[in-house]
Formats: sequence, C-alpha cells, structure tokens
Amino acid sequence: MADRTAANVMGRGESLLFLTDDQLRRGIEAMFFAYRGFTADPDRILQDYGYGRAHHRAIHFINRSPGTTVNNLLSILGVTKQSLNRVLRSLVEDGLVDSRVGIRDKRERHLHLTEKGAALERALSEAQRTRMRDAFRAAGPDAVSGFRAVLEQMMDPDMRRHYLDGGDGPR
Amino acid sequence: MADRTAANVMGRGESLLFLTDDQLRRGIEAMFFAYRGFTADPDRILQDYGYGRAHHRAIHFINRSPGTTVNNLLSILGVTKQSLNRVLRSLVEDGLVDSRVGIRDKRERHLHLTEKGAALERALSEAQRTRMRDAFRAAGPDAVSGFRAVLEQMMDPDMRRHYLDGGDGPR
DNA sequence: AGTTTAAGTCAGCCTTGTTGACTTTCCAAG
DNA sequence: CTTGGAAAGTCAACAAGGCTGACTTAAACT
Repeated sequence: MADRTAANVMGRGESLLFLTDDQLRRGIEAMFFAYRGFTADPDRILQDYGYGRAHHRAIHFINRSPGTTVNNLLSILGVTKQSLNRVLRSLVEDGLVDSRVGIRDKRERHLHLTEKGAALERALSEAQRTRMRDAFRAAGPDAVSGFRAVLEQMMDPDMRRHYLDGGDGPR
Repeated sequence: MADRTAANVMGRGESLLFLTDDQLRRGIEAMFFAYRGFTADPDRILQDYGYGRAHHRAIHFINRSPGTTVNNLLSILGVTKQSLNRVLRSLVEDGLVDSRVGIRDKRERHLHLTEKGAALERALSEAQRTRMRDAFRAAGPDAVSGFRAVLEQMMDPDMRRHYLDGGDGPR
C-alpha cells in the first residue's frame, strides 16, 4: 500500500481515514481532469462568439448578482482592473452587458446583462449545469454533499466568503 | 425553494435528490473557487522559478510516469506539441528534466526528472497535498469518496482513461 | 479645499495557448 | 532498398488574458 507517509486521521467518530500520498495525488489529478471537463462545454460555445473564459466568468457573476459594481466583481474574480476592463468593454460594446452609472454614488457603475447577454448566459450555464447534473446523478446523492464539502474546504478563506454569500440556497 | 426547473432524481434506492438550477449553480461556483485555491500554493512557488502552471503540469506527469514519451504527455495535457515543447525545452535547459532518446525507437524521447526537478516536484506536490489533506480532514471521511466520485463523472471520457490509468491506488 | 475612492485608459510585458510550414530522424512495408 | 509515414523538433506569427505602472476623470468624503 506504500503508506510510509500516511496520515491517519480519525473521522467523525466512526471510520479511520488513510490518506497516503498516492491517494492525495489521485485527488489532485481528479481536480485537474475534472476542471478540464467542467470548462470544456462552455469553451466550445464561447469560441463561436470570439470570447474566452474571462468573458464567461464576468457574465456568470453579473447574472448571479445583477447591478453589482466593477469593484465587487474585481474582488470576486481576483484579477486586475485592467484585465477585467478589457473584458467588460467588449461585452458592453457587443451589447451583452449594460453599465449604468450609480444613483447614490455616481462613481460606481452597476452591471446588468442585456437580453442578449442573458441569452448567452443561459446557453453557457445550461451546458455546465447539464454536465454537473449528469455527474451528480451518476455519483449518487450522498456523493454530492461530500463533493461540495471538500471543495468548500479547498477554497481560500477570502474566496469562501464570496461562495457562501452567493446564493439563497441551503449551505 | 424556487425549484421550478428542479430535476427530481431517484437515488440509489433510498433518497430523493433535488437538483434545482440554484443548487447546480452552487456546484459550478464551488468548482471555480476551489480550483483557484487548489492552484494558489503551487503558483506562488512557481513564481520564484519564473515558471507557470504549464511547467507544473509537465513536471507532475513526468514524475507520475517516469520515462513517458512526449506524445503520451501531449495526449494527457491536451495541448499542442509546440506549446508543450516550449515548456519542456526550458525545463531541460534549466536541468530539471532529462530527455533521453529512445532505445527501441530512437525517434521518441523519454522524459525523466533530474534530482533538481524532483526537488521542485516535491515542493509543489507537498503544498498541494497539504491543502488537499486539510480539506479532506475538515470535510470528513465520507466526503472524500463523494468528492472523487463526482469529479470522476465530470471528466470527459477520454480524460477519465488517463485518470484511471494513473496509479496503483484503489478505484 | 484637499484627499480618497471608483472607474477607466494607455502602454508594455509575460505566459501559454493557437495555426501553419518545414526539417530531421527513423521505422516499417512494399 | 526505397519510399511513405510517424515522432519529434523548430521557426514564425498571432491571440487571449494575465500582469505592472502611470495617469485622468469624476465624485464623495473629511
């Protein structure tokens, strides 16, 4: 079993968890290969629009939080304002995103998807949801909570905040 | 609960799995934020060497399968030979990777890590293993199998082959 | 009035992906 | 033995999407 560096950890009062380097390496590769699958479908759709993943991310989070500001998006995406601005500019020019000057604070720009932008968002997220739904079905109900629990722990604490903030769903 | 588009799926003979669009969106964001955390530690280390993630991936899979050929690496990584070649060249020039002409087929190059390359590999994978081990511990033993089951289903079938081939571990 | 903040812009750089064209080496089949 | 094709490598050009640094504009805050 080659567990010379095994980490033996007591579970929540029941089972014993063996974490050999080899098992951890399997987890690492699972993340690598799965993330590729996870992004493959949207990438194909985006290609037809001449967009990349950066556009997808912007569209996703504008859809999740309509009216969000550029600064807020910046902290979620963790890129520089120049990088994000390049992406947002093309989305606004192409009529997918609407950038409205703030009412209370006129320095801020509030971002919304146009109908055209919302249509692309639906196409992208439907492809991604389909893959995830199929994966959840195949893995079974118990696997889903485990999947989410591990991923949540894998995040940097700062990012976990954005994750937990992000919805009205449970947990 | 807003499950107007809920997919109600029977579990493995026991529980009922509600998959609302909102829950699936949570899964999508979990992947996004977790992958960022997952790559954050190696990225910091690589910066000191002037390397990027492409170098990390090459180093990882050469370490996993010593003596692998360039073509094999190509099919695992899913990039063009020109992209991979640029990365491999710098690793060979810097003395981290050894490229040996094949014995049976002299067209092939068999790739191995040098001691220097193995040292960087250990630093990178130790950082990544530590994060994954901590996540596994915090999530609990039951979560680990669910995590891996869902990720395995999320892969493209072609990539799943590389994943399953990849080790002597269980599953 | 002066400082800070939000946003946007311009210029330049790097990594990492792409295509296309081409050479060298070598195995294997005709 | 020759020729066809596979494996590897190379060169050039390009694009996306990161980055830094410097700077402007407008608005808000103190």
